[in-house]
This record gives sequence, C-alpha cells and structure tokens, in this order.
Amino acid sequence: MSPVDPAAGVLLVALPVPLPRLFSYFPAVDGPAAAVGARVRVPFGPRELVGVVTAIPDAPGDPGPLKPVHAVLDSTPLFAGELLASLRWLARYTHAPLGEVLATALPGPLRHGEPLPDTVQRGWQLTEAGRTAIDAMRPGRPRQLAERLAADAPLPEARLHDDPEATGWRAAARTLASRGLAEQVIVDPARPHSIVRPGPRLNEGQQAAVDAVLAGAGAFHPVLLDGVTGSGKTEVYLHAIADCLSRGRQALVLVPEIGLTPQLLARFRERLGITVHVLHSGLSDGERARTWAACLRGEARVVVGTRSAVFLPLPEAGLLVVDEEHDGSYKQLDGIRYHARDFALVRAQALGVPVVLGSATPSLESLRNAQAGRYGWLRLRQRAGNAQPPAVRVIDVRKRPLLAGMSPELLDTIDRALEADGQVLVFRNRRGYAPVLLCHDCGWSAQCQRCDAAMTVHGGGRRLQCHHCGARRPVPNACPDCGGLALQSQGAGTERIEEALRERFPEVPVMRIDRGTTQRRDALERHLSEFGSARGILVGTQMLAKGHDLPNLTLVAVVGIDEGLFSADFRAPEKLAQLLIQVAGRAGRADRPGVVALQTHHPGHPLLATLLAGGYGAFATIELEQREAAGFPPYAHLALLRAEAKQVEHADGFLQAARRCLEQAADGSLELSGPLPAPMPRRAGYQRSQLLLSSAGRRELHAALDAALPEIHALPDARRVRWSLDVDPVDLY
DNA sequence: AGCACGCCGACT
DNA sequence: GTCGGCGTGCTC
Repeated sequence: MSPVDPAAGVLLVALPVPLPRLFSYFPAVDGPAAAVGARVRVPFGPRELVGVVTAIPDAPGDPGPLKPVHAVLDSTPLFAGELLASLRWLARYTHAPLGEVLATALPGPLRHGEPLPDTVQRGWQLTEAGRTAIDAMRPGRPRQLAERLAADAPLPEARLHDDPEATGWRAAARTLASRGLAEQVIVDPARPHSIVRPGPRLNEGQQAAVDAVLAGAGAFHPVLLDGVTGSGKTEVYLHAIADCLSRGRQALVLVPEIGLTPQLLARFRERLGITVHVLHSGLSDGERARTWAACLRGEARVVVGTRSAVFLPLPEAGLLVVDEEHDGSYKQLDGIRYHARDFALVRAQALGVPVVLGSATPSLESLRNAQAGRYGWLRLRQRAGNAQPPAVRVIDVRKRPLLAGMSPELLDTIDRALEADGQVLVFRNRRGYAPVLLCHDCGWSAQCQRCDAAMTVHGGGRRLQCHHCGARRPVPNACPDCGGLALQSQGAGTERIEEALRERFPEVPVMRIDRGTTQRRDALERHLSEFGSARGILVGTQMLAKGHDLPNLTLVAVVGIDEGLFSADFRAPEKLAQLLIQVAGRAGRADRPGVVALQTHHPGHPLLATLLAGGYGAFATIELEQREAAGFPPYAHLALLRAEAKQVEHADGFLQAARRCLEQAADGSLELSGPLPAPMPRRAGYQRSQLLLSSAGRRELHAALDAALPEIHALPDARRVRWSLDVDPVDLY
C-alpha cells in the first residue's frame, strides 16, 4: 500500500435515480467527514443530486476516476442503525434502488438537502399580571385565549394551530403579550400538561389484551388485536402507549388515511397528557420535516401518522401500533410500492419491540399469521356500553324496476326510517372494480369457464375477457341462463343516486359525500356537523364507512354489492366483507337499534349467508380455505409487472420479453400469466398491460426476480415503455 | 428519471 | 438558414 492510498475513504452513495446500483465518490476536499447515513451533495452527470452515504469500504476495488462529493450535509447521520438496516431490507424486498427507497423515506425538504429543521416547541402561558387581570378583561378572542391559558399552560402552539376553535389565536396572543399579560415560552414535549383525563375502566377482555401486550415489552412481539366494532381497541392502545412512555420509550401509531381525525388526536392528547406529534398528507413540507426531526432527536414521544409515518426514525422506540391493519390505504400504489403494515412488522422486529395490529375485520394475511402462531391473537368480543348489533335485511332486487339502482322495497325502507325521524345513509359500494356483466332478471354473471373467475367487460362493452387466463369472448345478446335481455355492466354512481333521492324525498335534506364534494381534510367533519342529527339522507362511498359519529343514524342502505360478489379480483370478497361489517357498525346506538339493508341480485350468495350467520370470523375461515385451494395469497406470493406505452404492442412486447427472462430465471418455480390488459387499459392516452407472477414460495419468487431483473432492465424495450414492479400487489384488476 | 447530444421537418 | 421533434446513451 502506498503511503497515501488514493482509494482509502471512498464513499458509496445511494442516489435517487432508477438505477440499481450505488455510486462511488471521493470524500469532500474540505469540511466535515461523511459518515454512513449522512446526506451528501454530489455531482452526477450534468446535474447535482442529494444522496446518502451507505458504505465506506475499507478495501474498495479499483475505484477508477472518481469525482469528489461537493458537500457533506449532515454532521450526524440522518439514517442510523435500525432505520437504515430496515430500509435496506425494503429496497431488497421491493427490488427498488436503495437511493429511491431512502428518498421516499424522507420528507421533501430533507430529500432536497435542507438542514434538519429546528424543533423547539413554543407555547404560551399567562404572566403574573395576566392571572390577576383576567377577570377584568373584555369578552373577545384575547380573553378566550387567556382563560384557556389559565386552565392549561404552557399551551403548545401546535395545539392551538390544529384546533379549529382557536382561529385567530396568534393575534390574540400578540395582544396579550403587548399588554404584558402572556408570554411565549419553550415547551418541553415530554412534560405532562395539566389536563390528563382518566379513561374508562377496562373490561376483562381489554385488560387481558393490555396485559398480553405489556408482557412482550422490550422484545419483538407481534400481536393481532381482533376486536369487534365498539369493543374499545383504542383504549387498549392508550394503555399500552402509557406504559411505553413510562418506560421512557417512544410509541408510533399508524392510522388509515381517513382515520386521523381531530377527535382521535384530542383523545390521545387528553389521555396521555403530553404532546402528540402527527404526520399526514395534509401537513406542509416544513411541518413534515419538523416531525421527522423531532422523532430523530427523541423529542417526539408519541407520533400518530398515516402510511408514510412508518419511515420515521425512532431511536428510543418501545411500541408500534397499526390501527385498522386491514385498511387498503397502507399500501403505496406508486413509486416505491411498500405496505406500511408489513414494513411496521419488519421495523418492530429490527427494533425489538412489540407491534399491535388492530382491526375488527383483520386482513386474511394477518389472520393466517395469527392462526399459524406467528402472531399473538387477542380477541375482544364485548362491546363497550350496551350497544346492540344492527338487524340486517337482504333485499332481492331481481326483476324489480330500479330508480338509480334502488328498488321500490329499498326506497320504502328509507321512507319508513325517515318517518321515524331517523337518519339514513345510502352507501354505494364503489371500489373501482372492473365492470362485470350481470343479468338483472336472474342475477347470472359472466364467468370464465376455465378459471372460475368473473370476466370483465372490455372493448366498449362488447367483449368479455378473463384476467387470469386471457380468454376472450363476445358479450352475449341474451342471458344464457334465463334468456332475458337485461344484461348490464354497472350500477349507478353516487350523483345519480343523490339526484333520484332528492326527487323522491323533496322534504328532507340529501347530502352527498365523496371525493368530489369533500376535497379538504376537515371538510367531512364540517359537512357532517352541518348535517346535524335531524332527519335526512347521506349518500356516499368509502369515506363514510367510519369516522365521525352519527348518533341518529338508524338505517344504512347498501347498494352495488354485486360487483364485489362477482369481481375478477380475488380480494374482492374480503374487501366487501370488511366494508359491510364496517358500514353496518355505523347503524344504531345504545338506545336506538339500527337496520342495515343490503340490496342484491344474489340474496342467497354464500358470502352474505356466511357473513350474516357467523360474522366476519366465519367468512374468513371459508375464504382462507378458498384462497388455499385456488393458490392465492396468503398461500402464494405474487408480484405484478406493469407496463404502459403509447402503443399496446410496445407494452406487450416488453412484458413478453420480460416473461421469457423470468421463465429462464425461475426454473419452473414461477407461474406467469400475461401480458394481459390492465383494468383500465387506456389511461391518458397510454395503453396499460401487466404480467402476473405467482409462486408458492416467497424465496423462489424473489430469487427469480433477483436473477431476471438485471436482464429486464437491459431489455431494449425497457426504455420505450414506462414499467414498474409491484411486489405483493393489492389491486390486481 | 433527467439531461445532452444528434440528426431530420416546418417556420421567421 | 434556425427552432425543435424525440431516439439513444450515460450518469461514480
């Protein structure tokens, strides 16, 4: 070795580019030395990028001519220990470049090279003069704020900031400060504030669940908390979190996109008595970066967040919670296609902490893991209070005249509920299922002869296609079973339902809630409180399946479930069952029993029969048997290779070539179907196509991908099409 | 993915 | 004569 080894200290840097490799750089000529996990600014071709140092090998091979990094951005690494290790795992698992994975784990400002922001929390408290003067103050905003500070101070600005009742607090605070009545102070986030509301007494089941979670503290310990709607899962989380805090550890709670409500945060804050940090899509970039920094510094002790919160650094982690673990919003659908619930499991294992997966309708994957003994399995069967489960009525809609998809019987049921001064929720099950063909007279649906799966309608409503084997045939003129001519491919949307209901029930308010009418995060809350508790009709989709309490809701009418009963998607029955259970949980309260009306062409369908007779558990048992028989997850492992191009031939040609690479690499352990047209085969002028990979073993699937992906990357067509790989896809069709 | 370089059509 | 179409090649 020469006295000055030119190769010593070469940095391997992960960059946010879709290239499956790292890039080597010489250390910066001056400034602080870069450590593994620190961000660096580097020259890359004609541009400059922010990357992360992922290794500093002792004995790198011949580095060749390297460029030096332009700047080291972190004196202490952003990615350290467990987080870096877990993200390396995620990159391998999703077969994505490490640089892209690290970039998606960071909030925008940090991804673009900005320094870790200041996380000092400011708050307000009354001065001595303020405490004496308060009774003499004129009514108004300043006095309101002063009264609040008298009751609960120091009050962090963050809590005023996301309190809708504290509008104009900043001006009020300035007024108080200018008169010497209040002052701004630095708040210690771990210091309890004065209002800590005690929770209700735990029932036996809840206590047992809390005990079981606490018994696993300090070690990896996955637990499925399987509790019916209203059984008080949140109380179990709160007790486990309080214990975690008392041991001086951090707790992370993941919630679905629509589950992070002001009410939930208020409950956490009141009960835990300390600052609760949040992370969700409604925050500004700066706020996200501050939450990230507060976690890294250990200032955030409890964090509640949606999907991307699973990437927060937790140097002193003690507990992870995934609420509503079955929820589809945990799966990222573009970019790095990770599943936050699954990644939370990986992180909990690497951190050596318990992880609680809570749901009234657990995913079949989690149920399977619980059955196999890989997870602890805690069941809560008691409902809090004396709430009664709603009565369920199935309405046969065959051959009935329909008004925007609603039968006369359903409209009569709505009428009766309104007459009894109740509120009605008309729930349209619309989950973006590919359209299936249905006979309105007898309920027949077009099935593939070879695959036992529904065929989907293509070619402008003239062709049927099977998404499992690719079989095609024309749409028949008449129903093959009953000869009727009432073949139809889809039901009515929420707009038409709303319109029809307004006409039929002109004397009551009709409010439609969907993404069109409810853009902003707090709009749902606002609309629902406007709606109040007087009689009226709400029309909506997913958004209304849970959340905000509607104490006067006596009837939930569900239309459009047949597309779920006969979808080409093997997950459709699971999603439908979860949705029906969740939406049924909204009807009725302790003093007023609710009714759920299900309108269907298949009143005798086994899914409905099982669900009504035995509940979600009975459904899950049967559905798991069917998944096993059919070779679907969780008994098989899937990956989906998608491609889109201006011309179908390009997309299909690429997938065809990729298929050959995979066949060669797999050595028979892989089942391949496709290329097949994607559910929405044309989008924004692009033709979309896909290739499904299935294997009985996860190991074999990943081995085949590892072997084939370099070749697929190198395919000449790979640059002509936009393509992506989705491991464990949720939506196949 | 960007971004540059490069070689062919309709515009001031 | 140039501005600009997007094919293909590379990025330590």
